Amino acid sequence: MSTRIARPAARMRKQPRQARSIATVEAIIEAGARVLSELGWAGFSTNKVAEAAGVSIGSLYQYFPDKLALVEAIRRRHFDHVLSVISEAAADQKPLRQFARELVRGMIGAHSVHPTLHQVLLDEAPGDRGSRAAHASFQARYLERYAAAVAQYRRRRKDTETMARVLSSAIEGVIHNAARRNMLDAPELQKQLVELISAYLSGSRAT
Amino acid sequence: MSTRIARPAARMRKQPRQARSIATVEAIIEAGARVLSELGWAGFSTNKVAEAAGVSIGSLYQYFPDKLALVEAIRRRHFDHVLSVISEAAADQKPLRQFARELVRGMIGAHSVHPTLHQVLLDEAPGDRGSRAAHASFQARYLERYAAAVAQYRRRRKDTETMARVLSSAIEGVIHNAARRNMLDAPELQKQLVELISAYLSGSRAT
DNA sequence: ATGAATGTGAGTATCCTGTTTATATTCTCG
DNA sequence: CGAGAATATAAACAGGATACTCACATTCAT
Repeated sequence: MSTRIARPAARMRKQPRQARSIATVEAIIEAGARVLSELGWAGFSTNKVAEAAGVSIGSLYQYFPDKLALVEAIRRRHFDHVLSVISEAAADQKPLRQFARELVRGMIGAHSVHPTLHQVLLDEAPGDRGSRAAHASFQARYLERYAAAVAQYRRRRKDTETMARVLSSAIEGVIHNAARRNMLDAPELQKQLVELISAYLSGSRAT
Repeated sequence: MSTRIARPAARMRKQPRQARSIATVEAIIEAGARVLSELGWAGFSTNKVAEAAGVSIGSLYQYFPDKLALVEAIRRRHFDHVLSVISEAAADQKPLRQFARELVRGMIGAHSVHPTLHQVLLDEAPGDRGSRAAHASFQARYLERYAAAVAQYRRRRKDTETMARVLSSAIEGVIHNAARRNMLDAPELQKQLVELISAYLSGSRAT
């Protein structure tokens, strides 16, 4: 009951040193992604995340100075994942159809853990401090990969960037929609998405 | 006392009889659409809508029993608009490319007033109560039109429904993405979207 | 001019929010 | 072991936003 040792005011931003705390931080980020995906930004509260992580709210604030820092961590993790997926699919010089297949497979995989996380991250982001730079940087590299792929399978250099934008947003739209209906792993959907990509990039130009 | 959400309450509390009140109701719905599109569901509050409509909060509650009834009205208005756009584009037997062009033009038009309204309506809806039926009904008719179009330009009857889903969500993805960047009326984007639709529906099937 | 229709907006009650703090538990290492 | 550092807990706080009501003011139709 008695408080004998007066501790100096605890610092907020601690670095996890022991294995235990590292696991805690990981659990918080993971739970945060889940909450963000399931409840959206509107339902994303630090208390809810802590509870979902099976961790007290105090522990959360021991490692993340505020809500935005937590979102930032979630964003970084997810975006890194997605970027690596595109990189892998676009590596080497593969025939168009194979590229499309691997891209679809990878993108679906990246979204099946937290189906709507990507969309929430894009649409309802904080938008203010600090995240702008990271966000723009990701978008740039994201489009870059797509543009490279487009350039690889399309001769005309003219609308490469626009095509990359159209292609990426179309894919995202299909995947997001499928995620909302829990149809992410329907084989015929994957097949049709491959079909869409291939058709667009081969560009028949038929009337 | 527990909050009562038991009743769907989709109807209006009071029927506007005079021209003045009709204009008020219209202003509320219009402002609601604007707020919903610009601030998202998280920022959609009845007070904010009333203020944006240049109307007192009391007037709002004179015609809409609760927040959900207002969203319902907004949703109905927007969805009716979109449905009519698809109908018009798919009417008659037009060549594929012309259909694609008119569809793109119409969809972009339907989204350029309140760019992200559609997406917000789909993603961050009330969720459970009352709206489920209307929502499902819209989705059904929505897909129906797309399926009809797909069947019209594609011989194989097999994956018609899946193709309709893929096509519609791809178009929505592109438009939503463009709306977020204020690029809805970039001509090259429209052209590429037409290209995407045509390519997918002509279905070159090149390996 | 009178009653009905319409409009007002301060006020209410409630719920949540992010964050802090005092305290309890677990780990590291001499 | 055991002392102090690292880590974890959960109650509590302060502030704000929320949906919605109500007593009253204004404008309409007749």
